[in-house]
Amino acid sequence: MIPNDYRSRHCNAIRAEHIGENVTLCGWVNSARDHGGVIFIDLRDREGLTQAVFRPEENAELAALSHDLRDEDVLQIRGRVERRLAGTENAKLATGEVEVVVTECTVLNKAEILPFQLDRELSNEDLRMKYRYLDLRRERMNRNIRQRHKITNAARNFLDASGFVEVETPILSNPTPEGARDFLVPARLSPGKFFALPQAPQQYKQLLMVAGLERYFQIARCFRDEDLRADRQPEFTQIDIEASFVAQEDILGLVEGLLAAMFKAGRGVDIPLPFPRMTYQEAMDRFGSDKPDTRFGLEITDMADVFAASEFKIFRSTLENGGVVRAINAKGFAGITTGQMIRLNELAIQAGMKVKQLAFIKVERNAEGVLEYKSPLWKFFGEAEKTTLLAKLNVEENDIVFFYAGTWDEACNILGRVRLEIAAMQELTKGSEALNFLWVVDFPLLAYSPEDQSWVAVHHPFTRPKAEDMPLLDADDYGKVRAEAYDVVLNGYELGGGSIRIHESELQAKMFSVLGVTPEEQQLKFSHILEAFQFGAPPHGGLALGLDRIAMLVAGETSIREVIAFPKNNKACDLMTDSPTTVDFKQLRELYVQSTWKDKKKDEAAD
RNA sequence: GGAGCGGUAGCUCAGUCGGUUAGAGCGCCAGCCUGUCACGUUGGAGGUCGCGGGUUCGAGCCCCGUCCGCUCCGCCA
Repeated sequence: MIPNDYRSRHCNAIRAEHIGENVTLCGWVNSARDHGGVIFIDLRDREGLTQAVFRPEENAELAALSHDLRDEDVLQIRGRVERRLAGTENAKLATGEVEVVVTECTVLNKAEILPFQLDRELSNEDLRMKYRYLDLRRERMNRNIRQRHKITNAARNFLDASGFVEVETPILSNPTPEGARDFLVPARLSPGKFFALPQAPQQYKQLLMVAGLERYFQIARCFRDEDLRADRQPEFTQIDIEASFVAQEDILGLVEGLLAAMFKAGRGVDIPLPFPRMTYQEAMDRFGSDKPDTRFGLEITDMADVFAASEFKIFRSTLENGGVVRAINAKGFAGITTGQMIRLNELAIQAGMKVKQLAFIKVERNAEGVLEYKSPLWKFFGEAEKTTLLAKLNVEENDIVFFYAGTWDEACNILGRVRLEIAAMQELTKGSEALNFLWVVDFPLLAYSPEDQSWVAVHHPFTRPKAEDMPLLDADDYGKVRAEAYDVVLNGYELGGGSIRIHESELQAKMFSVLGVTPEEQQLKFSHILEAFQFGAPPHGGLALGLDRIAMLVAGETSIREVIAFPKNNKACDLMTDSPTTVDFKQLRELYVQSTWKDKKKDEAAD
């Protein structure tokens, strides 16, 4: 801290070496302990606490005045640093060896009683958000926000040192053809037209590569008008990166170094490099998710070889018809409660399970000390397949095995979800400090959308197909084409993703065609990028990291709201400023905008 | 759009089977207290049990509706 006329030191800087020094401190009354005679005030500023003591025998007038000090009053005190009386030191405080004997005290501002106590956790989210500035005054929030700064700063420094140039791209830009819903901004000077807030600076950063910048980054605010979650806000921050003359390997290495720097700065830990890698196919097969949480096992096991010739018709016929039979062994979870079982089945049904309950085998020892296999399907299995399945799944006493038979997609989705729920029920990650980073690579380029009756980009339309899969693309075998795309995952959270891009105009046009974008539409919406690619676009690729999620995981929080100063609630509202809000008709008229929204209740009342 | 959980004092929560005047801790107010640090101590104030309707002799508790918050699904290239 730089001393000024307000203060000479901050409240956490007073130590035994300052005994005898006259200091001036500013801050808030953290607590006041009035003993009738002597009065103690813990004065708090951003950095910490110092005990200030008012003694009647030193200054009766001042001591009398100090009786009226209340929590969160803002003070400036002057005084003499003294060693605390023997036996009254406070080991819990960094400044606990000393105290400031106050000789002068100015109340810079009195505080009303706060709507909540800052030194206690509160669960009332409305109240926290309404008084967010007080919520942020709490130690935990203050720490989170400052930790976020450290992380961001580390990222900037790392990228700068790696030769990356920070460039700001427009906030007022065009709607995104595919992807999330856009926030729209009416363009007054172009009546009837609209800007959109960027979902990501994707096209701009590619054009910066065409511009020859070679290495770009941006701490970029992005906007998506979709429903919120604990890890999703309508406006969020990405560390957006793009580089020219690079292959996937270069980006992966760069991002590993970047994340290591961020976690070092934020949490002081050294992340082991390089991160493990897994193909999309393997992630789906083993974990039923493209962002697997590898902090626990509960892996999905393929049972095709066990049941290929089974007498149990349902399993055999599923396999014969090209489906899969897969299982999860939940070790030691045979004691699952009825409620938990119901919950799992509801979840599986929601995830697309066609039957009413998951098939299972529960292994428990009965009163006679004999192992029992409680299961609705045990009796259908042959002796040989019983033996192989128990061995394959390493089934032991107190285990419960869940089965699913169906399509590969269903099995991944359902068992992936069941896996996470069982882990939650068993509290497998409780108290864990593990940071399981993981690259998921070789994503599919395209996925068929039955809803749209067309192929859609799994990542985005600018993603490069793998060179060795180009023949598949040319043969219109779209579902099998893999992309030069990659995601970085931490403990089951997608931290970011990216790809090597298409830099050839023809290939980009072909990609648009596959996605059902007509040549006319391509000219209308993408002529700038198709044209740019004709003027010497270098090979390039990049990635974007979700800064909010990273800050959340560094801070050990479970919601990105805890690391965003002024977040939105579930309904995308800010309860502090009461935003969004209605606007005057006049303001709308200037923009040639009219709302068609009608209040249902008011309508009914009018009828 | 759907599902789940929650809403009781300023805050955090308890409230049994539907039954007397709805409780506790913290905070707040007042008194006492010269070494505390979650100070102590004595006393006090503070309630539209989210809102509306219903069942009942009687509802914080049961039913219906609705609002708000959180979590999840859908959605999020």
